[in-house]
Amino acid sequence: MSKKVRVRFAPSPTGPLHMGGVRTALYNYLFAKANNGDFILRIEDTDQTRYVPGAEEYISEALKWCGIIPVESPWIGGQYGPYRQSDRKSMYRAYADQLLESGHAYYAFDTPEELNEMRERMKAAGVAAPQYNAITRSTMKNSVSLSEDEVAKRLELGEPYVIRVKIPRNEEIKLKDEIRGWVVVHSANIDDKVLFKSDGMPTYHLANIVDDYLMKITHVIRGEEWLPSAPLHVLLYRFFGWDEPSFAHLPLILKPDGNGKLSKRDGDRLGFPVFPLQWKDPKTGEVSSGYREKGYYPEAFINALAFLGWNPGTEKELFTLEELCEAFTLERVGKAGAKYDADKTKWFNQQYLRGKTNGSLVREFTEILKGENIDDKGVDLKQVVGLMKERATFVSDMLEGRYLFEKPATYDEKTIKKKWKEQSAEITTNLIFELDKIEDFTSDNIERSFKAFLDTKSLGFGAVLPIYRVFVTGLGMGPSMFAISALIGKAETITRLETGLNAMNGR
RNA sequence: GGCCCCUUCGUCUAUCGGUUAGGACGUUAGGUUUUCAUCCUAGAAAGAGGAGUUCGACUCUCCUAGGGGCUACCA
Repeated sequence: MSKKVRVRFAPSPTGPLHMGGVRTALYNYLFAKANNGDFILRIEDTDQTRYVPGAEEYISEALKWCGIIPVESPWIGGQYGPYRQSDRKSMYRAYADQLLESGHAYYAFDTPEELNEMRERMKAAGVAAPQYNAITRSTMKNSVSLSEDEVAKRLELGEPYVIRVKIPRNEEIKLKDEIRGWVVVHSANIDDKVLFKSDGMPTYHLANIVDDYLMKITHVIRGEEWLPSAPLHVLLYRFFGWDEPSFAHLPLILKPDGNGKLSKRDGDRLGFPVFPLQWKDPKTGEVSSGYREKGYYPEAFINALAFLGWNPGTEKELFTLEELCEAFTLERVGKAGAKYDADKTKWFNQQYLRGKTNGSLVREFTEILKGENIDDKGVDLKQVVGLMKERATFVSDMLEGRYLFEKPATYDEKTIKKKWKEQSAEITTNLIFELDKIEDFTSDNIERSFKAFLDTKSLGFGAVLPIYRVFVTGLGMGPSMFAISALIGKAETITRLETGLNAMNGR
């Protein structure tokens, strides 16, 4: 029997988790579920200077909203904890030492200024991408170039140092990516990355390998931006003598317009959120919108995200999280970056909204009314929601029907201009008279009387209904006027028509 | 610049050598509707370019072009 599948999502708390990150988390989660495995959450906060307060909570809440629930995390715990790298700080040094001893790593004492000088020097000499590597390390201050005594002395004096990997000079490094197939990189193109920083923390490169090993991660599923450093990670596994996990590098989510990966700025620029939840930057106070606050359903968001780079190979498009868990395979993840289409996410939301029961829509709508300080005046919300449902993408769109609770404050100018004719006043007066005669003021009865009225007067719909609508709702469009009238009742309907008539008298 | 990855309708994608290249979003037209939305019907819309391999390439290989990522004591 093969090992139990264990995957991790490992964001760093440098700000709100953006939708690309959510998709990575989602694919990890789906892969775990599809393979009876574990999905774990690990916080990668090895860079203390980039720590943003609130980011961890944001990550946790965002995943929760999406239904992407880890079985182990900093908050849940687990047998492979701690799950925050800053809490694991003491564990990494031993591994760096192990590499030092086996000769796969070395001390480096170069100051940032010296590093810069080296890079400038190399550039001046025509090297486009200066590297700290097998060639340049002999010219730098490190335990490869310096004598043993010198190194010992510097260490003794407490001189700041980092520990770097010693990348072999001439070697082909092959790795098999589950999505891309074999990727081959020559070691000459990899530099001697810092593994252990002078502040006593490991870099991502060391920490992620050590943690994945210790946490028994079997599949590393992450964004394509990690592909260039994957060979380095493979080398590290070899140096430690550990079995490497499977790798899968996901294609990126690109900007809808132009090119480049979707970034924080794009959302506000293009009018859609890039974050699952709203985020307020603790430093600048700047607010970035979130899908949740915009009224998207998490199932719509997740469904849309899942289809950005993956498809089931069938024509089915609407998938619940559970269905995604069953259908998901890495084989069906595409290789190319996907431009984000905000319209399609809206469409998904509309689909899910329609699937909701009127009862649950009423609950949501009630909240929105409360937020807008609108009194429903005892109008049957179930009917309201039923009436507005087909024309809404978000529950908040149903606010269009606020005229069901409130008299219109203004009349749609375009409708008045186009439809208010000389005879309109008389027609409307007659209409009021007809409506008043209806005993049982139901939608069907109103419709019947209305049509009979048109017949006897030889009038078309267009001569009567638009004015009827604009006086009652203030708008030039909307659902059935008969249903609307029945909902607000005979008295209110007639009052509004009279008010409209009076308003037109004055002009 | 260097290294790596990628390339089918405007967008997301199906196709795993032989298809009228299919679907969805969007879009256009028509129908339904008092109107708008919904809904229904129909339409426009794609294999970056060039070489090969093959009886046959969207599919395999190479080159070119274009796009993307990486290139920190950041992840």
